[in-house]
Amino acid sequence: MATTASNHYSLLTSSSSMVHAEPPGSMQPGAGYRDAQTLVQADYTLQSNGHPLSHAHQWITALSHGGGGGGGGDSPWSTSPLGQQDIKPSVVQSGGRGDELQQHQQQHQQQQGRPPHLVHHAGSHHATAGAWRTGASAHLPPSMASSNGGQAGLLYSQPPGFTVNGMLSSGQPGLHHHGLRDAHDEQQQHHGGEHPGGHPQQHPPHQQQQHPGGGGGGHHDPHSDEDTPTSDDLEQFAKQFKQRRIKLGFTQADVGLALGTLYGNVFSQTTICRFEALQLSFKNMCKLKPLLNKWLEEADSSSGSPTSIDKIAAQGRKRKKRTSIEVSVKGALESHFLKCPKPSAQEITSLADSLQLEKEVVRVWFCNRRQKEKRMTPPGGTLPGAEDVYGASRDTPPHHGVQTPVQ
DNA sequence: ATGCATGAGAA
DNA sequence: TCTCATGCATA
Repeated sequence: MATTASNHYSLLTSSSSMVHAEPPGSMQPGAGYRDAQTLVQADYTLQSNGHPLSHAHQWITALSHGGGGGGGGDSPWSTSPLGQQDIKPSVVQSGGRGDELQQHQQQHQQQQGRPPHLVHHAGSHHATAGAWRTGASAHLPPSMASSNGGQAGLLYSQPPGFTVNGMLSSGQPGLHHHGLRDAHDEQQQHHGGEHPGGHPQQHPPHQQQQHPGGGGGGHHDPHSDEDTPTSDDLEQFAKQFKQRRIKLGFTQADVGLALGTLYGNVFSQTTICRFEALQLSFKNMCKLKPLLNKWLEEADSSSGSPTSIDKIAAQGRKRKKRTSIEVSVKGALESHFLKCPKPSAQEITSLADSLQLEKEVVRVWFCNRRQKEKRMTPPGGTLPGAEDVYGASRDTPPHHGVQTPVQ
């Protein structure tokens, strides 16, 4: 109830709600774009309250093409009203799909303000301890290795003139959307089954493949560049990355955009944030690391150049308004999740019905929930015991000098 | 920083 | 349909 659950999944492309013209490309970095969003959001907020405002359309249909091509820079998505679906700037997605080495959930739950009741007694699967970061021995699935190398390698070749400041080239990339995204069709072959046990990640009976050497140290060289990094490496890198990034004065969003201009893949602030927080899957971390590493090198080697950041707001996209699920409802969902992480369609339906939510919402909630369970990074910042395993004598200083105040 | 959402790919 | 990678919108 609280959420104006609207069941209009049908995409209505009625693009009549154009509240305002989009700011020209001369908006301020960050702030400007924020404002624009806010305006749009406000609109939705109204209807959220259950006002008879309009009715159905809660999708953002604000497309602005006015001058878009010119000033906007590279707009990743085409803003065609109908028929056209959003095109994502994703470039290399077909790399190592088939071989997922998902490390699995771990026993502790999230951090935030979640009730401490996290016990999944679902005997079917769910290994209790399986955080990749707490893992133990490194086992590198061949496919992954190749994937990594492959992806990184076949990352579009970048024109040799780009610099880190490429991210600032506002106005430059406006010609083509996805910049130099290479249209590689050939996908690498993936072979499934790289797991020690050779089980698919779908519903593994037990997963306990950890990575870094926790107790015994099984690491090798801290190369962490091309080789598959250990989770420990990743953790270190992420930490360092964040530090340097901040020192250099870049925000997570900046980095995301820079990667796009530089290497072809644009990433959002969210992704960078998750990377730094180690909230991605091991595989995903491995994929992003090389990119971020390069950026870091470039960035700090050419520090001093002026940086003009330009952000492009979502220029046109129809996305369902985010449903906010009430706490009480969330609690109910969680309870069910504990009992059954993978409810059947039927169950979802009835659950949705009892909770008065759309089926889709419930389904998605479960999907997201599962994902969350899979990664799990120490919320509070440190996973108690995660690092201690090494020598048990790890005194982590509460703070190092350079702790910046968030961005 | 994180919740809910979308979409491609694999089962 | 689920998983997985990612991101808009939000708290």
